[in-house]
Amino acid sequence: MEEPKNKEFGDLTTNAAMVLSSQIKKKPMELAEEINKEILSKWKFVESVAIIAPGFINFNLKDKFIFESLSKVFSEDGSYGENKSGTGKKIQIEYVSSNPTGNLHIGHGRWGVMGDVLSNIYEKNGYDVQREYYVNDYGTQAKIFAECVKSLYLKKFGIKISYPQDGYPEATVGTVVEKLYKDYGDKFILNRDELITDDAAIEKNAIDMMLSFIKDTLSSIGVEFDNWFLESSLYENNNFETAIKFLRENGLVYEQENALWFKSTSYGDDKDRVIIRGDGNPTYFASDIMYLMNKKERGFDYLIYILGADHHGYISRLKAIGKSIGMNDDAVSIIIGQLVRLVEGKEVLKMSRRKGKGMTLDDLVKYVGKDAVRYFFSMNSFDTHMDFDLSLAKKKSNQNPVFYVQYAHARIGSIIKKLKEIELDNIGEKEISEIENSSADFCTNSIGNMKKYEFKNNSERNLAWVLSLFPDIVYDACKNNAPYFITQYLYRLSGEFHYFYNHNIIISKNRANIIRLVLAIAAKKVLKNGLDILGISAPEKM
RNA sequence: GCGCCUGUAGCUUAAUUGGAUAGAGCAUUGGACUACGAAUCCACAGGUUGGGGGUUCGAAUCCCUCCAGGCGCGCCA
Repeated sequence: MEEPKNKEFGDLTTNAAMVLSSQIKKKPMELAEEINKEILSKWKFVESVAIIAPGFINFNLKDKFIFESLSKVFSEDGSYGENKSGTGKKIQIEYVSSNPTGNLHIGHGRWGVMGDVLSNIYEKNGYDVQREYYVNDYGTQAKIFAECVKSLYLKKFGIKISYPQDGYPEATVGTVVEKLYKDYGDKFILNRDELITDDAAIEKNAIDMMLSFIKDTLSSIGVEFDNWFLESSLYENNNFETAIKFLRENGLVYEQENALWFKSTSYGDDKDRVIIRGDGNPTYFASDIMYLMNKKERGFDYLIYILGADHHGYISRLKAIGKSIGMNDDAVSIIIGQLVRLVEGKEVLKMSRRKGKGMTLDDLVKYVGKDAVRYFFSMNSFDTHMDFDLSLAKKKSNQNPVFYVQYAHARIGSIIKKLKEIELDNIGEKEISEIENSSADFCTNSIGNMKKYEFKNNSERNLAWVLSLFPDIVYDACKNNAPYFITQYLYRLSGEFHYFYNHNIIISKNRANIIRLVLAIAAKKVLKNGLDILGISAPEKM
């Protein structure tokens, strides 16, 4: 059962008769008649049914039913839209996980927002959600970063050593060095004459510093994690040895040309992967295995990885690890988000993180603000290769959809404000305070009093109808891992409200139309709940 | 070469996973404020869903093929 594309076909439609006809071996039209007689005609809230060739069943719901469904908006208030489908299930969502060797770029902003919103959605569906950031603080890249930092750090004291050839951009490293210099002075130089430095401390502090920059950036767009998981922690104690022993005992590895290989092809990967190199060092993939084993031990029912398209080669190997250690296939899902392309008008801007060029996430946030960043990054499916048009973002206000939604919310805020300014015959101070304090009494009583209510026009009815859909949207967004369902819904709701507002007078002279006022207040609540999921502010005035 | 993702109006995109006349926004054009906020609303226009085949009652969606773009295919991380 679903909403028809075309509103003329009714409130709801189903193609069940056509889908089932081949299985039951009856003609779709006959089956549709039977479904109508046996089921629909017995439902109290159905107003009318129409059966249309080749077998669609369309029906309308009673106004009273739609209107009364709004009472849930008030009784549930901030939790309207939630459901309990995921109660008792633990899920972990890992996203961003950018190496702590440079600033976040715009793509990371997309994963950050998408991951955060998706986490919110799972929470609204009753799941116990953990948001995790995996920090690659172990291995070659961290070492190279540390060497870069060391080089610039020593330069501060007039000591010259060479800068690593494939090093990170000096501009990025420089910001870390400035902070280290300021906070620690010459603490990392143990003996200047013999040039003895505390390299371990430099590495650790440099990574920590970079990580704190990353945290600040993410915080600025409201992306917070429950857990920052250090790759290096995988190698503490005897974890590594224990893991390798486990793999050997279970026949998941073999030796060849002095290296240790993981039999990932046996589990669907397209090639086997090296875990321990010829020189005895573990590869990045060894960490992946231990990390997934660690996640499994922590007892999650579901794991979601959100990865950029440049990591899509990971799908089969991560799935392979999961299978090899006995996890269900559907317990590990990997969402691949397509990359963000920066566009300035018609010009495509080339991004190069390694060269330190291009716009960082920080720059973007400063440019367009948190709400716009979150809105833009949550309005598309993971699959769209989105273009972020800077010249559009620069314009900042006029054609920005986030304002459209926020404006709807603010407009209703000003209606409520208006109630106080005018003296009304049918609404007193008691009612106003109930409305203002978000007490449901006024609205639920009003709904209760309207036993036989029929909508005066389609704009009233459509608004109520869309409001009643919100819980389904929250559910579907979860089932489809689709944050943009929420964004799209809010845009639709806002449009419905603006239309409603322009075609109906809520307050005239000294009377308020109670039904319409209730509708507007309900819309405000649902807008607020939806914007909360997106992490976008819901202003009272703009 | 192999693999993953994508191609829809001038631009950015949607289509409830195979349903009905492919919906929106921006831009363009015309209209609506001495009534609750005009950051809004209304109207008009814009399409051979990259091309071509196929599957069936029915295809933007599934299959094949070609074209175009993004990304990936290390004892790098």
